[in-house]
Amino acid sequence: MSDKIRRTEARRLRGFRDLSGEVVSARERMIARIRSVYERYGFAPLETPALEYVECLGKFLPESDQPDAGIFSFRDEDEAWVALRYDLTAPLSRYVAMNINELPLPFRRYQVGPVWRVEKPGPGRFREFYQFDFDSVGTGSMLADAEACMIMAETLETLGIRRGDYVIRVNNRKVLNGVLERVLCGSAGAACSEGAAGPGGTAGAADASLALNVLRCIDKLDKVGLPGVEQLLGKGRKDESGAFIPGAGLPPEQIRIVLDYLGIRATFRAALIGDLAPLVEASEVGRQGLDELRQIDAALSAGGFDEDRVVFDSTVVRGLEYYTGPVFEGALTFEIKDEDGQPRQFGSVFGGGRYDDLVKRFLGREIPATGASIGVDRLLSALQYLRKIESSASVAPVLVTRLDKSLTGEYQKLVAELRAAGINAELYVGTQNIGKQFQYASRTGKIACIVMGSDELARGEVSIKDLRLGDELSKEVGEDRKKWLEQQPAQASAPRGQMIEAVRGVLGRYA
RNA sequence: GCCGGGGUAGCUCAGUUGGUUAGAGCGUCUGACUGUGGAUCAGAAGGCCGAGGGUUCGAGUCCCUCCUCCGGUACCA
Repeated sequence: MSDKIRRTEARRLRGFRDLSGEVVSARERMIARIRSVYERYGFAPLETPALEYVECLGKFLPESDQPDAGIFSFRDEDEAWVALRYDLTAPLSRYVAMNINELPLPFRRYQVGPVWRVEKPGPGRFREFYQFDFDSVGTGSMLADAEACMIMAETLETLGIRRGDYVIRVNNRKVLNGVLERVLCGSAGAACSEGAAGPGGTAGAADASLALNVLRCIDKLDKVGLPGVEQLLGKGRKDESGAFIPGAGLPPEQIRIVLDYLGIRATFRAALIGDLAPLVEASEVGRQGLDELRQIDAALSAGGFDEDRVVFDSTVVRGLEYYTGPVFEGALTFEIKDEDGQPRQFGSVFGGGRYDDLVKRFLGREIPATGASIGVDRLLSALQYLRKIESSASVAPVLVTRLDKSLTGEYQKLVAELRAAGINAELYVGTQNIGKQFQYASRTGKIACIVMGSDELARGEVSIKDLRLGDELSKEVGEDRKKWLEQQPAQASAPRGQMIEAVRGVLGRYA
């Protein structure tokens, strides 16, 4: 009955993952490629802690002592609220604020690492996931924003995603604010003067929340379509599950403004700017926003980044919190079929924008900044789908078997020789017989096995088995096992002195 | 967070109106084959039937609560 004692149940937190060696090395290769692009543009690495004081992350609810839901937090031994970072931008702002006097501006850094959010996990959505950011802090120049778009495009292409299979979409929050001004000025009871509305304006809290609400609706265009947005801006909308989502309650003429705005599409960046002008030119921020887009367009064009890579898109919103100017996202445009044959899109894998106010929270003065963040995990699954990242099965392609355990000393010499020649090699340290050792080699993705029994030793040779060839050939063996064993077509002998070349020969077949 | 649908062996699933000891395929392991991966054959292991409570003489099956996975929706830095 001692078996019945309560054992600890092995369980894992929801939304968290265990990653196999294969996935980890694929991710590392991907990160290395991304890093090479960031460094090509002169960004240098930075590392910050996983934990931050909650207020540095900007996550206190108004009037509340409790951290915002949505982040992992706890009180430390001094009763201070501490939380796991939920992105890499807030820690960067904190770092810049702490080191502003020593940092050469513009400060350009990249950072990769896990971030944590308490969200509902779904397919491709986790509570712990990797982001890989680059940012330029301390310049308000649109050159930095244009460059961010270029880097995003170049990164995706470096990862093997073809031009046309992705697109970088750019918008400007100032343009959106220009539109919002018009919408809010017309809203019921809002006394409105020039430039007064929208986030950052002097309008009341009610207007600010309404503005946010409108942005939220716009953000859902992808999902619900134009008619859906219209409903959401107005009375509300019933989705297919029957749930009713209350709307923003705008009157029809205000909704019209938003819909007109969303209807503006143009292939060419310059054309879109021209089409937007009549809608927002009455607004100061709106004009500013368009001017910024003009500068970005100029920089992109001069850099050779045309509309086949970077487009302007007035429907891009990118979250709600802290963006103050240009916003951009990189999306994969091709469709895939999932396991059930349903078409699916990877969608946005890269996102960013300008956040001129983030450092201000610490210093009181404005340090403009812009940057972007790549969703490492989602992009990795896209690359795996495209087979742009090889999941190499084994870190070491060669297994030195131990046919005769009494020869272990000799086997150790063989592996050492292989390693000295720069070939990753594993010595079988298990206890099972040779058949199991081959199985082990096969299952751990080895390419070649070295066999040296007393026969080979006497002849001064080693046998080298090509596992993949053997795998192929074994399909045709049928039931004549004896013959198969005698011939061993996938195996060859080499003088011991020539083992390295022989192994290289086998590995070369699959390089 | 809210609405809906699931959870039975490692995986995919079956399990009668509530009724003896819960099954299959695949996979795993062992052996035939102690110097060779596959195939074949023989055998074995593997289940708190998601968890807890309730109804009942009796629950994998019915009821409640929780956990968890899937779909939708909300939120998303």
